[in-house]
Amino acid sequence: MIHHPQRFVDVILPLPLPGKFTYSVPEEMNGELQPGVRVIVQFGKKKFYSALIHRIHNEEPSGYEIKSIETVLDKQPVVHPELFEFWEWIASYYHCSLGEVMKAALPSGLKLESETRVIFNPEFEEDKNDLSSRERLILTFLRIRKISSVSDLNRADEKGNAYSVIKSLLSRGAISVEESLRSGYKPRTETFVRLAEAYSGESRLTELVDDLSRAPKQQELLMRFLEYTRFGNEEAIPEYSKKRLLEKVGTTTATLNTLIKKGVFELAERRVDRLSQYAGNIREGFELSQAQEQAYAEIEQNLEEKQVTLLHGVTSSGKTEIYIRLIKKYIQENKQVLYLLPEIALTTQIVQRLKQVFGDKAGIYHSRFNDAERVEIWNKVLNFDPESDENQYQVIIGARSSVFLPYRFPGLIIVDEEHENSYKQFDPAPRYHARDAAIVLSHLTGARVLLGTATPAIESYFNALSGKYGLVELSERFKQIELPKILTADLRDAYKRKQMRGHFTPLLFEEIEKALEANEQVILFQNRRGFAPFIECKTCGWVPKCKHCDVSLTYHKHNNSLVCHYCGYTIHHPTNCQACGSNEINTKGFGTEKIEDEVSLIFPEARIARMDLDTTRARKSFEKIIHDYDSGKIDILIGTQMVTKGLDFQNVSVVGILNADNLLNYPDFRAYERSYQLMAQVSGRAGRKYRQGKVIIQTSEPDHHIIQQVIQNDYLGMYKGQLAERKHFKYPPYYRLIGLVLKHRDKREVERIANQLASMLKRSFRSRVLGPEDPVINRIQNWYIKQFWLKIEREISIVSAKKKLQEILDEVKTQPGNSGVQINIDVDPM
DNA sequence: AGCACGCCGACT
DNA sequence: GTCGGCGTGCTC
Repeated sequence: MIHHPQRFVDVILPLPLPGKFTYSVPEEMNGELQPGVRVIVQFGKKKFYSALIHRIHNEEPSGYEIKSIETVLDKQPVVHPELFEFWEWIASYYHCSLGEVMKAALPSGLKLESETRVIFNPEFEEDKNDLSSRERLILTFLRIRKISSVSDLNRADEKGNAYSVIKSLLSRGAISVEESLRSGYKPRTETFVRLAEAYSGESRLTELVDDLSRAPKQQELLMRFLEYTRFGNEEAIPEYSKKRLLEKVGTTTATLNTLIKKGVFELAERRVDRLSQYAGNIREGFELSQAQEQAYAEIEQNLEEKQVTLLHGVTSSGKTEIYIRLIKKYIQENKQVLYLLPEIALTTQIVQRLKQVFGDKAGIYHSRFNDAERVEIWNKVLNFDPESDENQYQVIIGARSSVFLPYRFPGLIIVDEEHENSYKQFDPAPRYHARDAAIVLSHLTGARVLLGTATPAIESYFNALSGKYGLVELSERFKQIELPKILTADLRDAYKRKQMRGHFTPLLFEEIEKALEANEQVILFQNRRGFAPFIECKTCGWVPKCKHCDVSLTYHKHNNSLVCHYCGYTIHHPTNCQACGSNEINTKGFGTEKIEDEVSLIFPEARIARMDLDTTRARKSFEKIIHDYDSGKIDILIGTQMVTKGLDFQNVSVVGILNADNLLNYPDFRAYERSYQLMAQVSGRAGRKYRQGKVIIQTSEPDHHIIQQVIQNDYLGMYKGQLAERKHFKYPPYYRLIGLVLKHRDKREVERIANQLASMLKRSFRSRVLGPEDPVINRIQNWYIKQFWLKIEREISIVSAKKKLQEILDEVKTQPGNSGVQINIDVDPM
């Protein structure tokens, strides 16, 4: 084979910069490179980044001095080149750089930006005269610091660029570099205990046990070991985890070590897969109901005919069983399957369920996993080989960012709870929607997409009804569970008649009481955390506000503090009004904490738990609350929208929505759609086998059409009503929406620049421009904010519209005096 | 994004 | 006279 010279590479840098950068290939790397391989390059005077090779070529660029690649990090690509097409789509559709997509796609373990860490090797024996003065200087610096960034070393170096020094120290083994994952990442190992060869026979062991009669600790350890390894039994296992053995027996390492010294036990290091710790028994065999069977058959047919299929199945209709059956089918066809879930639902029962069914074939990809684990998953997905059964993932259960994993043979992507807005990424670009990205990925790879939900997003249902997506309806609940009976409780009326007990109407109160008496469980939903959204001086009306944001501070009773939910700014609850000195300060409105407080007073016998951002911040707390509730240790669960996400409880007879008005009155064109989804989803948590659940919606507008539609389970009615509104007010799905957000530290400046931008935008986009306007919160962390909306007809080329928009933004940004402004583009904002 | 370069104000 | 503020422009 003729060796084509590899002279130049275009690389993607993990930076928000447009375009690619070209580097030259040193002679010794010629032939080693492939697209998708990571290399370390210098960019600018100081910084080193790990970049990704996008293209290899021989076209020498002109007009600038070219730098060359420093190091090659991989032998094999970490990203297969076909994936770049997907990245390019994300970058162009969501208006960001390829580097930003790279940042979102790669687990940080593979990114190692310029935070390249250099580590001192304590075992290195310095040969006095072998090192140059620069090398000695750097090594001394590292000996003290143990670990350091490249930029710190550059600062320590006399020439200000330590790279060559680092390289030579590295080759001598004096230091290691953490980013080259090969050296930094260690597979996890565990120590196992097993019997030494000499003692493997039964008679020898009996003798030993007798010998140990004067060493009861050792004897016990040995006996317990034999018990746990089922010695002599057919299912005997040869070894047992050291850690677990010691834990269970309650003895120290010393006892074990004595037995090892006596030659009874041996230790063995085993590499354990961090990720297969969940692997339980593979549970097979469940039957689909007739309705499920039919839905399954329809889905199969739709998947053959259409790229995307929407499964609209009421809550508790048993969608998971259908997914499992489908996943099995794709596994048999040697394809990979991605099962997308909203982030929060990944910690619920559903994941364990899937893990039980698919065992080691399934991996979970999740932001709470650490880097090493994520890199491991990345590699397992990348190395999936349909011909092999070993050490690889065929099914990925993951949140938003798992659309970026390097699937080679994707067959099916399931987007569960497809209406969930947490599929849309907000803050760092790319501001992508995982559902929409998944659909594009499927077009590029030939995979199919199944969207599933009880309350489809208007856009998705629109696409289904128009024939663009396949549609499968599943309107029957699983087993004998009936849809809950939904009742309203008139808040205005109850307040007028002075019948309220705290925030409970008589109806909700009675239903909770009945449920508790019958030993059934209750869920209370209030979409606000904290005790009270604000406090107010009774005399002068003063309301404490955040120092950095334009919001009132939320009162949290448990630590008597006022907290800003946008920036975290916290102060003590004042004893006096800071404006007039009065000591009468009232709390206003209510959040989950207050409900918890009231419930504990009104139902002192009930065991209660609260589930919101404040109670679930710790690692496993979400799981713990769910587990406690599921196992009946809790009677009443109070929560924010968290309680709506993918939870599946057996004994809930009452669901209370404490205030539906909060939801309905939110100023956003999706407020009604969201209210419907939220109420329908919480309601869906109610219902038990053989007995109908009840939902009580407290509202001051019981006749509100959205509430009526929730009561009648009239998704279609909600859909039609909202669709008409969307058409009339020029919103999706009829129009494309692009949001622009301007931020500046100076209020005047952001206004000035926003006005300037407005006139430029209107020149091109005319009446399609809405704004500038103040967002609901117009200052966050001392950034003043203005926003625009662009409503663009579906028929207009989105590509040229975005190009024009980019031109305008570039012009505004480069105008003198405008450098302090930050402009974010949000395509298809939620 | 970072970082260097460069042009203006208040200091040893 | 210089130190350092941040506004501007460039990075293969």
